[in-house]
Amino acid sequence: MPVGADEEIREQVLAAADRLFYRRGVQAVGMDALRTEAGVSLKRLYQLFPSKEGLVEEVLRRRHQAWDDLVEAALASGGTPRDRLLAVYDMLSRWFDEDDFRGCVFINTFGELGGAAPGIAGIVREHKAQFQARLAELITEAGGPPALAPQLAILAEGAQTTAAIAGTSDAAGHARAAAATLIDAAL
Amino acid sequence: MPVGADEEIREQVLAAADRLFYRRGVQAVGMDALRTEAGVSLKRLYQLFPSKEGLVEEVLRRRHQAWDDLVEAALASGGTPRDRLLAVYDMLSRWFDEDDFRGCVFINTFGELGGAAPGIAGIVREHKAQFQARLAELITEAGGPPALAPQLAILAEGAQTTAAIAGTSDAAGHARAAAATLIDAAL
DNA sequence: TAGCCTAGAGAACGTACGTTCTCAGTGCCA
DNA sequence: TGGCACTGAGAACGTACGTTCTCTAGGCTA
Repeated sequence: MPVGADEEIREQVLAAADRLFYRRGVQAVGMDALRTEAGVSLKRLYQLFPSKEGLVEEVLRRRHQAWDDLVEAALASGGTPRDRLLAVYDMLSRWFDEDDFRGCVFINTFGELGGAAPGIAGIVREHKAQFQARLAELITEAGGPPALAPQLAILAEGAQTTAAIAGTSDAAGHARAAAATLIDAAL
Repeated sequence: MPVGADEEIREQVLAAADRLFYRRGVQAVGMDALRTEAGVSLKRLYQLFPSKEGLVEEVLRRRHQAWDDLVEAALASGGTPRDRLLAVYDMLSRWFDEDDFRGCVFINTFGELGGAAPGIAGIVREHKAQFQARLAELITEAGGPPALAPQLAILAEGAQTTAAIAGTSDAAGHARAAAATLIDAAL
């Protein structure tokens, strides 16, 4: 077996799992469907991910990283702190417009499994806490009040669920406008 | 069989289903567990609800009514339109503090089944649209701008998911403060 | 009392799950 | 070349699902 093939197959499996879990939910996707989508034998699959729950956790960790990258890219855009914070909602808008958008995988997975899987609930909680903490960091740097961070975070969460359920990306614009009002009132 | 017993048993089943689905999610609750919780024979259960999906839809309709009642009670509180709108977030705070709070059953169910069950997705979409329309009604009466309604709705949605995931009721207060700022800027 | 309708309890059905095991095939080193 | 370690494909396992069916018991009408 070529060196690095394990990593490659891991990535294939994780990408397939991400795709299927996001589209259909976790429990609706069997390990067999997953092995078909990933094009990997069941044996190999279980070698790499000893349990489905572990695989779900790994998918969430991967999504956490991707989300972080998107947020950092938005916050790294030039301009005032106000502009940089609002860029987060522009990023959301672009995401909501993607064809396969179906809400926040963390919120969805928490709703489905959070009541019974403490490990997954913990990962979701951590993910949301880190996002809010990152907002707080920038707001503090800009001299804003600590209370602004949770308010902006709540707008982002609400926009994600609203856009998913409504099936439109309008919520991003509404959240952006609300965020602008809140920032202007606080900074 | 006494007259009205069907209604009574229906109510028992719906209450049990609501309890179990909310706590554990839909797919994690089998019809057998449900029949045990409701204290009803499987035959009777399927007489009243020919399929699990139908039962889920009925549970959501019941929750929609209960939510409507809570919202109307909040909006019926005295005072200015500002006070009445903010009373919604006070209602949320009391809800989040309940022991068994585990988020919004509509958001949770949409995340779990929305991708594969269009009927359920439709009920959830309708529920959220009606809430936002009700806010818009009051805002229009008060002479506020139409854009305020989706903003306040997004705050409410975000507060529900944030409170569920964080496991605290803080989000209600943050959403309330943000709503107050938005209302003051708009009215 | 005899016969019938309905009820509850739960066995049974077909399917599909997560996970493990079997087995024939393949490349590798002695 | 022969034996070994490992592979992919998928059968098999035990369980649990949603749904239907069977069976026994009991109350109603005649």
